[in-house]
Amino acid sequence: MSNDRATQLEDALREAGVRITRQRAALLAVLAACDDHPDAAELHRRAEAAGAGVSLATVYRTLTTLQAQGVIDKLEFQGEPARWEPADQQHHDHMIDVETGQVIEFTNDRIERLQAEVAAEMGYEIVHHRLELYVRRRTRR
Amino acid sequence: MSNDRATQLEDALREAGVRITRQRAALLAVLAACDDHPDAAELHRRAEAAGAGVSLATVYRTLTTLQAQGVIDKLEFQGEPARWEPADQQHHDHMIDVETGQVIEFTNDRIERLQAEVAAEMGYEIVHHRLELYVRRRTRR
DNA sequence: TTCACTGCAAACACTTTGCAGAATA
DNA sequence: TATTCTGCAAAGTGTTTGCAGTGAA
Repeated sequence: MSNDRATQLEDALREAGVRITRQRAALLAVLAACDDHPDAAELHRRAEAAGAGVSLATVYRTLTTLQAQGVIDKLEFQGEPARWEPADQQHHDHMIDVETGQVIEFTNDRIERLQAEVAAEMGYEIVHHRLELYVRRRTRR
Repeated sequence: MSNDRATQLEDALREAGVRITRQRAALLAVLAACDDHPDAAELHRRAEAAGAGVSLATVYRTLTTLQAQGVIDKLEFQGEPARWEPADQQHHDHMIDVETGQVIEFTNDRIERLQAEVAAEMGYEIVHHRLELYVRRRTRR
């Protein structure tokens, strides 16, 4: 029988020359359990809560490493500390509810296409982009 | 004869209860002369170069004040210190050439409209948004 | 048995702030 | 004259790093 998802990921990382230490395994577990977009301090808190014993410096170093391996993506919203999300999903952009701080993911192919067109028209190709809608719940009129 | 643009702006600020000090006048002049997107340190440098004698702390405080007055906008690109631009222009988004760091402004009504639609579909209205295309000059194939 | 990784604490980059004196309106 | 503003230096926040020791492979 084959490995589970987490083990597969660890194997892949090992193959890339990344050592799976106790701390990294703990952080991978914390990240896998996320359905939100935590920052480094929050990930550190969750790892501690799970009894992991990881220093904050290691959290930062691990996040950088995992990003370099394409395992997670870094989100930098306005003035906040950087947040992180698993990278294995399909591309999407973010809406941030300015009242609650909640982050909602969305995609829109037409917007994506238009972005590429705009860039192309000016002689550029897009390396990556960032689209954030800072929104408020609509009030009935 | 009417005041020039700069003086009009100063009057408007004064009316809003903002005192026009030597330092603020100097910074307003530096900002008016900008056709790029400088950060606080760069604005400080330019003010110094103009012989203004302004402390960096005052540059930061002034930028905050001018932003609150709607005179300038704050731009926060990836990992860089915040940059600033005059707010009196029409809305636009930014392309950042990842090779040169150059910032190019652009607008696209269709993208704007689609953003509003996406938000509306999910029951939100947009407070503000941020669209940045990190691009590279197109190589001929 | 290597060599990547870790914790610690110090350093870092950018920005904000408390205070006492200076300057605007 | 009443505040608002300024400079200075110190503090703050989020993040990175040097070093000596630890542990994965």
